Amino acid sequence: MRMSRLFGRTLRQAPADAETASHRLLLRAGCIDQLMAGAYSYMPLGRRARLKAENVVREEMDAAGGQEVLLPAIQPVELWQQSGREEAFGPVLFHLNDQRGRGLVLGPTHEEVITRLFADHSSSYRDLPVTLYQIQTKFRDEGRPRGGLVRVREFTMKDAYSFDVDEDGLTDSYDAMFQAYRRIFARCGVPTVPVEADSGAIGGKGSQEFIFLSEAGEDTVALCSDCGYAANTEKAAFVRPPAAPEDPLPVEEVSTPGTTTIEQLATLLEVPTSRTAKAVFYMAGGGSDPEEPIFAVVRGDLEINEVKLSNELDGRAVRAMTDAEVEHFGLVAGSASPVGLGDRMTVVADLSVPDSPNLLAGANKADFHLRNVNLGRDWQASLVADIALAEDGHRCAACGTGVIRLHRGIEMGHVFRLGQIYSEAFSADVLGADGQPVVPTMGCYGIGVDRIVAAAVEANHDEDGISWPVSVAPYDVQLVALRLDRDPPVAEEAEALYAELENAGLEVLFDDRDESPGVKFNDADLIGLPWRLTVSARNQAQGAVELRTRATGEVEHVPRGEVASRLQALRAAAIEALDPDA
RNA sequence: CGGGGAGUGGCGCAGCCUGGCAGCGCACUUGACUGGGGGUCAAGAGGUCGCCGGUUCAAAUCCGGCCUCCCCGACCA
Repeated sequence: MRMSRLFGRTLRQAPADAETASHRLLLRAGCIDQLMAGAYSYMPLGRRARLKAENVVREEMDAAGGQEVLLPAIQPVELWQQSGREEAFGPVLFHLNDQRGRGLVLGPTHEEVITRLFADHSSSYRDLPVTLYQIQTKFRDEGRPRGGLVRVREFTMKDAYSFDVDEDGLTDSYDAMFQAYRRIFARCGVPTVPVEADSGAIGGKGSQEFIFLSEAGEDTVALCSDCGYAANTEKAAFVRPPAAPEDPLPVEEVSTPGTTTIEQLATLLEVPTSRTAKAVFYMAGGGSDPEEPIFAVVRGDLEINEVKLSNELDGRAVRAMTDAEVEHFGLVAGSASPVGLGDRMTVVADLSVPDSPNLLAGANKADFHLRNVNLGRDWQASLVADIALAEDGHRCAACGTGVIRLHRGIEMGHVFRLGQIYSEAFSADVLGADGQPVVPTMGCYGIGVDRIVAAAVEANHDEDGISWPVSVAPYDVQLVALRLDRDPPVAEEAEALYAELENAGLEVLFDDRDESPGVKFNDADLIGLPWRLTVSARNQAQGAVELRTRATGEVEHVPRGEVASRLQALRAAAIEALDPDA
């Protein structure tokens, strides 16, 4: 490609809206353009990078035995009612009507469609196992798109779905996908760590996320310093800091005027927050059932983890009570107490509570609290469970010795053991070897392709610009000819080299513009192709071409006749360096 | 949805407080010089000042409403 003809211009200054490195650099390099919140156009350079990422995904899916399909983005809403997920997705689901008034949705993911497709075309256990995948556009009306390509409303996703006759089969399919994911992200130059994850609205039993650690991310993961335990904080287990054992003391009312927060309470009465009980009120519901009030209790030094809480409540969605509801249920915010609540509502206590004697709790009347409150003696919990949020510095529950550190990260991929949720909902059973119907066990495996592009930049850039991994670089090499409009021999050589490199199978971006050397070099650094070749009178005098490696800044002078072979060798080595199994 | 910030040529910004010709840098066009790390000079093109309404002789500027975008949080397969 000749740069003089390339659509899209580089920007010296990034738009003020862009904050993360990948967003800024992709805009500056002319790779993407924002149309509205959460919707980006890919310009030629960006589109090539994404296509490269897509092809890496495709190669690994195929190598892992996947078969590619293409599925409709518009889908009948009935399909989503049948699985119960119209409700689960809620406002995130894009709805529309066709001209006959039929309700349609824009697919945010494709479990429903794929399961129906599978059911229509499979009838025997002999058809299994099978893993189908698609790489295509999905739509989610995200409340808050952010971070450039990190969270958008229209995005490209690879989704794979496996169908097996039993759990062992699923394990094999799942492991194959897990290994493929490891290879995909490594090959794309995006370091990831697999973490245990919550399965969320997609359902299922057990899932892992591939997280790229980055401050630009929106997920928080807990990593153990010692044992390798890694989990999303939505899920992360941890050892609660132990409380000193004490015999239960008599309950004692204490005046605490104007005190409504744990911090105020701890300060006023000069006790550590770990000697207090924190009460938080929720409404649990969703679906057609009426919402139910939930009284959650956690030790004052910890926070409620709403995802864990929701899971303990059979996956029902939880939301904070409104002030009106708090009043309606006779609770006193700031001095709420599980004592005296009886069985008026479901009380869920965190594991930290039974092990911590003589806690300071609310008195359920303003300006008063109770000392020496003990679970079991003074109040009862409907459920005692892990509903607390792991925090930096907590001890690891897996090894008992390591310390948990929290990191931000971008969720690059998510692999789920789905089970039979969808195969049952869509009657996707096949006939087993014994002549009896078998309900296939499913797995599903997603990758955000746009996120690969963003993360590849996030992980591979410097102050001058992008430094693309060869696997996703829009082109292999930027051929820079200096003063070619004034220097016919240079122009001639550059043209010849351009043709020669392309013939050798290299992808070349030829900077044939009449620009000053400074402009060309800076643009080359910004666009960030793995290698830069400079043809100039100076190099010509030596019979050589200057070859610079973007990532390292290393420069070598290659004899004119050896340029193509040298680049091919470097390219092969770079590809191999990214292969985790090479 | 809660909190905060911002909308003025393609990008970055000033002007607004105190109403009176819409400006600057970069980018763009033409020409000349120059040119191995965003060069110089000259001449140009390009803007319903987010939208609607109000106040006023006069609104980018003051007042009201709305829209959009960004950030933090909530939500998020």
